[in-house]
Amino acid sequence: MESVLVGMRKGAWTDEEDKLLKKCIEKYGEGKWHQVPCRAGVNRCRKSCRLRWLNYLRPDINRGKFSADEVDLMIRLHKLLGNRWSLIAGRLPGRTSNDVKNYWNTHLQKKLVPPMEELKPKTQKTIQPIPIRLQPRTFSKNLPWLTGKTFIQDNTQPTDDNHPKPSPAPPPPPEDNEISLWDNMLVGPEIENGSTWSIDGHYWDEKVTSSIVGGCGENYVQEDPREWSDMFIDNMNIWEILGMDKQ
DNA sequence: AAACCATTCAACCGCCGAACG
DNA sequence: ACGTTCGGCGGTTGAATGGTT
Repeated sequence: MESVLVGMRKGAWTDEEDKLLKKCIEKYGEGKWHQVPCRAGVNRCRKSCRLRWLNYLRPDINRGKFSADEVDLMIRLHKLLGNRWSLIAGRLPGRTSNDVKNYWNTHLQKKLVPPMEELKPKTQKTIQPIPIRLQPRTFSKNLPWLTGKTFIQDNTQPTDDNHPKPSPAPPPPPEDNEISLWDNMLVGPEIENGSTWSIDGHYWDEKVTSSIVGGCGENYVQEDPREWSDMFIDNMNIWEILGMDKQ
C-alpha cells in the first residue's frame, strides 16, 4: 500500500526537482526507485521519479528530431513488434519508449493506419495489427543469460554519440533462412502464407522455431515460443534482420 | 488582437509479472 | 501457497504551444 502517496506532488517537474533527482541518481545509481524520493528529497512518487529520469533526465537521451532512418526503422520494428515501445526504443539509441510512442501516435499512426483502413475491403477477414505477441518482459535473475553464461547484447546502454550502432561484440549472424523469415515478417501481407496465427494473435511457424532456437548459440530448449521470444528479440541482431547497414 | 482549433509531448494511470517475506 | 511490494510497461490525458481565421 502506498499510503505515502497522500500529499505527493503531481504535474510538471520544476528545475529544482530535476536537479535533486539527477544528483540523487548520479550518487546512488538507477534502481531502488522506492528510495529515490526520500534520497533525492523530492515530494514525488517512485513512479514519477523513474519516469522523469528515464524520459527526460538521462544523459544519453537524444531530444532531437527523428531522422528519416530512425523513422524507417521505427516503422519496420513496429511491423515486427507491434506496440512494444520499449523494445522499439531499445533499438533506437537515445530514444525513450515515451518518445517513440508519442512520435508514432502523432506522426505515423495518422499516415499509416488510416490509409490501411480505407483500403481494407469491408468483407475481407482482417489480420490483427500485432504481428507477434511477446509475453515475458522480465526474467529471473537466475536465468543463464543473466548470470554471464550467455552473451547478452544490450543496445540500450548509453552511447557516445546519437547514431545507431551495433554492439561491440555482436552474436553470430543468423542463418540465411532465419533472416528470410524475419524479412518476411517485415514486408507485410505475405506474412499470412504458410505461417500460423493463433486465436489470440500469436504468430508462429513451427518449422522455423527449432532453427532459431538453435541459432542462439546455446543448447537452449524451449517448448513455447512465447517463453523465449522477448529474450530472442532483445538479444538477436535486429540490424541484420532488418537488412540494414550498420552505421 | 483575440478566439478558436489542432498538435505535441510530459506526465499520470492502471495493470502485469517477478521477487520477496 | 499466498499476499505484498516493486519495477516496468502501454494507454491515455491534459497543459502548453503553434497555427489559422
